[in-house]
Amino acid sequence: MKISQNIKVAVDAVVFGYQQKELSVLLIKRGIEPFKGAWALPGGLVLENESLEHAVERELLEETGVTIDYLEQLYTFGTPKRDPRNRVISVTYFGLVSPNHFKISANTDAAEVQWFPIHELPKLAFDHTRILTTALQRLQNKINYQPIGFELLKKEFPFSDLENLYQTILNQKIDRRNFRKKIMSFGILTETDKIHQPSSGRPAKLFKFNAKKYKELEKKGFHFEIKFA
Amino acid sequence: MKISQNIKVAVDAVVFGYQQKELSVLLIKRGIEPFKGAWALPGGLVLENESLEHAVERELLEETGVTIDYLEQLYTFGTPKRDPRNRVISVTYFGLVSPNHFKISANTDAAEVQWFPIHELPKLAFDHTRILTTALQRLQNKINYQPIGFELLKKEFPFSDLENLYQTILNQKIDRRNFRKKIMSFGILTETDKIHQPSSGRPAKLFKFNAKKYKELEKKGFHFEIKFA
DNA sequence: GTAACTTTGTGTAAATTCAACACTAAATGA
DNA sequence: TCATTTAGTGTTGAATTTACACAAAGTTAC
Repeated sequence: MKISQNIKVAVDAVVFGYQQKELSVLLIKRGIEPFKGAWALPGGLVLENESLEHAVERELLEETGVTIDYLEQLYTFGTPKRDPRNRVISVTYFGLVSPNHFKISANTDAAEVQWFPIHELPKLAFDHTRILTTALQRLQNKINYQPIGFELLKKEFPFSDLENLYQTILNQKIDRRNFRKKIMSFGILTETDKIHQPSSGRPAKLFKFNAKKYKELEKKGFHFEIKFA
Repeated sequence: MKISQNIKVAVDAVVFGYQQKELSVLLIKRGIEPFKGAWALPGGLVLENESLEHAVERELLEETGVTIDYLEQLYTFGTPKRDPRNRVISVTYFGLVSPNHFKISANTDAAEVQWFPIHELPKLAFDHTRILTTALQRLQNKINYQPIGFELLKKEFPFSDLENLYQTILNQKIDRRNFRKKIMSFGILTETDKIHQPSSGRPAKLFKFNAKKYKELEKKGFHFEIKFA
C-alpha cells in the first residue's frame, strides 16, 4: 500500500445567469498553460484550512468579482488524467446569480471574464464541457422541484419573466394559463403594488417570491413541483 | 497564495442491503486510531492513479469482501476538521448490494465487518453519521424515480417483496393494490413461471426486473415515477 | 379433514389533477 | 383610431390518483 498520496483538490463553479431571455454561464480565459488562452470554469485549488464552499466563493470573487446568490455542490470529477500536469480532483459547484450581481470585475487571476449564452459556448479547457453539461442537467431537473428559478430573476418581476425563464431553461413551450395557475396555487408569490411597463403592451403586476411562506409550507409537507409534457 | 497544498483524498461508501425486511448498512470496526474500535463506513485513501470509483470498489473488496451491485457518487465532504489528523476530503459513494452478495469476508484491513440494521446503528467515527443520513435520504428519494429498488432484491422475487421494500425504505404504508397497479403499468416486470412458497399462505408468482425493456422505454421518454401520499 | 390462519391477488367509483384551448384588457406607436 | 404588443383570465374532457374489501390458495393445529 502506497503511503504518501499527492493529489490536488480544486473547486470549479458553473454559474448561471439569466439575461436578455438567455441562460448564460460565467467563464474565464486562462492566462497560463495548460490550455492557455482557452475559456474555462472559474475555480482553483482549495486552501488547506478553508471549506470547499469558501474556496468556491473566494475563487469566484477573486476571478470574476461576482457574488453568488445560490450555491450547491454539483459533483466531484476525479478521473486520473483530467489535468495533464498532476492528479487533480475537482469538487464542482453549481451557482446562480441574480441580475443584481451580474457585474464582472476582473483582476489579476484571470486575463478575461465573460458571460456566455449557453448556445454560444466556446471550446472549454480540461473536462469543463462535461462539467457544464452536468450542471445544466441539474438546473433543468431542479427547477421542477425546487423554487430556485427565482434566484435568476430580480427580486420583483413580472410573471412573464418567470414563464420565459422556465421555457428558456427547459427549452420548451409551456402553456401560459396552466403554468400560471400551477405556480399561483402554491401561494408562494406575493403580489406587489408596483407595476412594470414593457416597451409596448399592457403593463404587468410585479410579484416577488415569498421565501418565508415557502419554508412554512415546506414544513407542513408542501412540495414544490411542476411538470409539463 | 499558498503554493503547496497537502490535502488527502479519501473515498467512503454507504452500502445498503435489504434482509429480513430490514434495511441494513455495511460497517467496519476501526483497527487504528483515531476512533479505534469505533464503527465506520468502509473506505480509505485514493491511490494516485486510480479513479474514484475504482478506489471505492477496491476498498470495499479489501475491507469487506462484498461486491457491489449499484454504485453512484453521493456527495463530497470536506470540512477542514472532519479528520483530526490531517485535512481529508472524502468523496462518498452510495451503494446497493443484492442478497446474492451479502456475504462478508473480512481480512487484515478491518478487525470486524458487520451489517447493521439502520435502526440499530452504533455511534460512528468521524462525520460518518452525517454521511449515512445523506445516503439514506438519497435512497429514499431515488427509489421514487429510478428503478434501483430491484438491486436490493433477488433476481426473481415475489411482488410482495418489492412492496415491503418500498414500505421499509420509505417508512410508510403503501396501498397494495395501487402500488401493484402502478408498477405493473410500467411494463418493466416480467413474470416468470416459477412460484414462491411462503412459510404459510398462498404461493406467489415470481417476477423479475426487465432492465432491457426499461432502457428501451426510457429512450422513448418513459419516466419511472411513483408517489404515495 | 375441517377450521383457523396467513399471504396473494384483484376492481371500482369518486375525487383530483392535468391538458388543451382563445379571447379580452391595457398599453404604445403610426 | 387603428394596428400592434404583451398581460391576464376559465372551462371542459381526459387521465390519474385515491380509498377501499373480499375471494383464492396454501399451511398449521386440532
